[in-house]
Amino acid sequence: MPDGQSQRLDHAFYARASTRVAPDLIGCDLVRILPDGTRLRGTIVETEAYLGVADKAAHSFGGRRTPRTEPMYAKGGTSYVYFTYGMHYCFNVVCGKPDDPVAVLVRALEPREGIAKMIDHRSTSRRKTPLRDRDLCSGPARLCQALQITPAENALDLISSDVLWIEPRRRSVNKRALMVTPRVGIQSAEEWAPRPLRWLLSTSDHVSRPPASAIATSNPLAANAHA
DNA sequence: ATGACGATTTACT
DNA sequence: GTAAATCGTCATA
Repeated sequence: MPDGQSQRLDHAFYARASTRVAPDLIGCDLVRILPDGTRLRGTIVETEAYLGVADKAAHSFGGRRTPRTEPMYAKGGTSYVYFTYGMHYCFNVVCGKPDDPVAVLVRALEPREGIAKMIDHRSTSRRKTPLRDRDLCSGPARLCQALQITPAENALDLISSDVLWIEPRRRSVNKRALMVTPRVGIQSAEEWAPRPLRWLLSTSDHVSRPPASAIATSNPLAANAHA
């Protein structure tokens, strides 16, 4: 361990159903150590559960086992980083037992530490408007870019890695603020598309897509906007 | 070998 | 709201 003081989630935490792990990850801190030693930290505010061979939205649907999906068949607590849309990476935590290819996609963080570095990683030459904190990690590919999570971080053991791990909640999560919705971007998954497998902290303005109800409760004017 | 398709983000109308 | 960017993966042949 790079830091004797820091606790981290252990194998028992990850070795459960992804539907249990996903909500329990809300409020936990994802920690990333850069090659230069800089520590980046963000609190998880949005996750999605993928249920494995039966789940039409999962990469492991039907038991697909290829070089890409191989990490999903490892033990709980293994990272699974995949490349998509020709330009983005997304970060998952493998759950359950070995050979049960279930995982949780981490979709958004609230930045806590190393924000200057995150801004640097997320900046591009042709960006017009300045980046706000809420633009840094509010999406699965955004947070990978901000934390520099790449294929080099694929198939890592988050229980023993010196560069990537997750720490338990420092504060409890308000149960009423923890919402569940259908998953994002899986329209072709047919009957699996509407299933409530996305968890998010509705009080956070760092999620990828704020729920309508959260908009309504956080902005009293929204309720009258259409009148 | 080939073609269709993304667990997304960004800029623009 | 819509569309472009951009390429590895997977199924089919």
